[in-house]
Amino acid sequence: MTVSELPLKPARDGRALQKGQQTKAAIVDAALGLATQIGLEGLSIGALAEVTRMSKSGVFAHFGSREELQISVIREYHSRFEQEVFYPALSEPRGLPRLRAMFANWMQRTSVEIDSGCLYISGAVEFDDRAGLVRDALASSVLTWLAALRRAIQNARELGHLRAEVNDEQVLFEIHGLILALHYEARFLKTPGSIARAHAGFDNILRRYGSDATGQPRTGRPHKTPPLKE
Amino acid sequence: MTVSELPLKPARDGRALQKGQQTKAAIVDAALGLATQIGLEGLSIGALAEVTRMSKSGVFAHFGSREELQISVIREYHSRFEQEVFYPALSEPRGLPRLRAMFANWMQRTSVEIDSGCLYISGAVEFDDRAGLVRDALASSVLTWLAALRRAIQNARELGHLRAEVNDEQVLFEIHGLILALHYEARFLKTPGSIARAHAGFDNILRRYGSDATGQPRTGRPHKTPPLKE
DNA sequence: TGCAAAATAGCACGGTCGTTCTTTTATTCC
DNA sequence: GGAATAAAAGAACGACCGTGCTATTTTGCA
Repeated sequence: MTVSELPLKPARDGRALQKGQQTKAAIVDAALGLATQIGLEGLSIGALAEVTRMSKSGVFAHFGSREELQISVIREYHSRFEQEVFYPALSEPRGLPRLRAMFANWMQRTSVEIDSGCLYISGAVEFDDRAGLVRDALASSVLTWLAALRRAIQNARELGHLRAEVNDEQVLFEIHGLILALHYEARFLKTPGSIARAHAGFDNILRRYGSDATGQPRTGRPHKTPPLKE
Repeated sequence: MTVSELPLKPARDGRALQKGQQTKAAIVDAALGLATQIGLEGLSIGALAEVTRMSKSGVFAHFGSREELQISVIREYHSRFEQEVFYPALSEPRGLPRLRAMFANWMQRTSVEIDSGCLYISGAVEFDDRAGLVRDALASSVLTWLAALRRAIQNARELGHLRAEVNDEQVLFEIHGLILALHYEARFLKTPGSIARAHAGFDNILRRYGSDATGQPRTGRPHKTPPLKE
């Protein structure tokens, strides 16, 4: 019943269907573009049909309900987020380097989303007091990412890159706050210098929780996280 | 033309109008309740009429447009925010005590808004890429508050309660992040312990930027900000 | 108490929404 | 190529939206 069970090869009678999945992917792609800008609630099938140059019913038939469309968009966003933020960081060694990479990638994506919008933030506001499958999909995606980040913090602590008495949840909370403040101040208030401030905030966290005074336990890097463009 | 210019005494011909303003205030009050829950965009005149047990046109006539209704709601929210968060802090001495009070009051209000919702946060997401009077009213309200907080930080620094080399904007950014993370994690994700984590984050900021090691320059208080219930 | 003006109600409009049903077109496999 | 099936279009639905217009009621002052 859900979108995820795509019979890639055989339909009920052994037929291979491809055109459908192809245009469906195109619809989801366009829907993701709309949803990040105007929100999941603002995403309408009519507007989506116009963008994809299809009929409303043609778009609708791929999902069966608006709710399923929204969930599909969330799944697509989640997949891209993983691809862009999480997986590349896995090539860094466990501990602080990987934690640094995860934050750097997250910052990089959030910086782009100053213009395009972030579904995890807008979705949280839209569905924070509304129960249902959309909210569940959204919360589960966010929690997955936060759990990954929490594991990275924990690893860094256990490897001695962060002080032993560090509270993983507290570090996670403060890092999350930096990203949220960046999004709020840069996207809504258009405060200049927000990106640098989020970076500085992360450095401050490492300085405070790091196992030496500079927060750079083994390498002698300058205290600006280097691999980021900004 | 705007709502703020209420002729308290005389109308054009010397008449004193009261009933209108009275019910208008009741409408705005109900609208604020709706808007904090479902957002300014979700606020509809029909639903508002139902709640106030009036006709749609009866409600509408008080504002002349939906936009003016939304702006009135923002003004009311701003007024209550000031009354609850800002003004009481002015009775504290300038510098760190006042800054502490401002954050404590802000935390107190945000803690309540875990259930009711925060217009400054939901509004920012809804209007972050939409121009217009509503966005302007929202941004100006938020900027007013952030400016007040910035002045408090500056005062604390100039009075020697914070280190001389402290960057006011950076402190403001990090405090803002704590509030945003609290709202996100407690209201959307329902993460337990978020309130304590925001408090701890503030203590950490004071410890880092404070003029002595404990971040409590003159008094010997325990490092949990005391006047808050939680 | 009566009269003017303000406050509210009633009704209708054009529009968009998500969804359903039916029909047409496009695709896939024999 | 033709038959079977998937994909897309078309049209209509009930519901809600903001807003304008015209009555009706309520209010406030003489």
